[in-house]
Amino acid sequence: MVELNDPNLDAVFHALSDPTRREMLRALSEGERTVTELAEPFSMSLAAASKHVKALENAGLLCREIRGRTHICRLDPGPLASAQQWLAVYARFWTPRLDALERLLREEDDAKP
Amino acid sequence: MVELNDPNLDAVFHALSDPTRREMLRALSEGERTVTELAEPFSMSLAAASKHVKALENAGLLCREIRGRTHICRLDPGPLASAQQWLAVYARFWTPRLDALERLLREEDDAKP
DNA sequence: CCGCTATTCAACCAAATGGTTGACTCACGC
DNA sequence: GCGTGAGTCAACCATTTGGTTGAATAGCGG
Repeated sequence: MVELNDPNLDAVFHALSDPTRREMLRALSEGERTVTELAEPFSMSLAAASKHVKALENAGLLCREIRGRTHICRLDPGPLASAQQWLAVYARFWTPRLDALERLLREEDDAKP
Repeated sequence: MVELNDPNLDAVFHALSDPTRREMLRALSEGERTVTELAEPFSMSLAAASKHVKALENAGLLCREIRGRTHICRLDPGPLASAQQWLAVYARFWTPRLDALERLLREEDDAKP
């Protein structure tokens, strides 16, 4: 079970609260990206984009492999799953049909110790 | 379909990034609360707590009914559903079993125009 | 070795955040 | 009408955030 006060949720949700970082995640969902590639769509300095990448990394949403002088970033979905699980608790409020999700996640937890 | 660049996602995820506000949401998930009641668990001034309540309200997560001198707050799950939908796009990365969620949400959209 | 490329680091800045306190508004009950 | 309770507002403060620029580190290709 995800610890609902997980201090990491702070970092994850904060990371997600910025449209630049959300767009970076979207790019990463299509595959590996270097820092420069992640920065490219935005009209900001590379240094600024690099800070966003670091924010994503601190939240555990991104891991990087340093190969030579380029940093290859890939999505780490784990923390997104935590966020999803946190939200799942409230899913019953907008539609009872999503109770299914909660059950699904619970099964998941029961399955692997 | 939820607009994935919804500027509201900024406010929603930002609201969720604070443990005080998450705890307030948890309290609200049990039923209506006044501002004072929401503030009670925290060792901060009422004014500070009131700001957190306003942050939740700005994110659309909470709506209040002013009855006399007390403000009665209740959870508005709509924006949580938007957040959930945003996350759902990434669900396939942590487990294919959750593809079900995406389909579920899509059905939802197709159902009501 | 040299120059270019990828990236971070450090210093700086303006604006936003999260907290405080004190004054204010307004409703309730005696 | 008066005191008290619920809540907001305004001013203030320290810290964080998100951006800048310029210098530093370090790998690649000639």
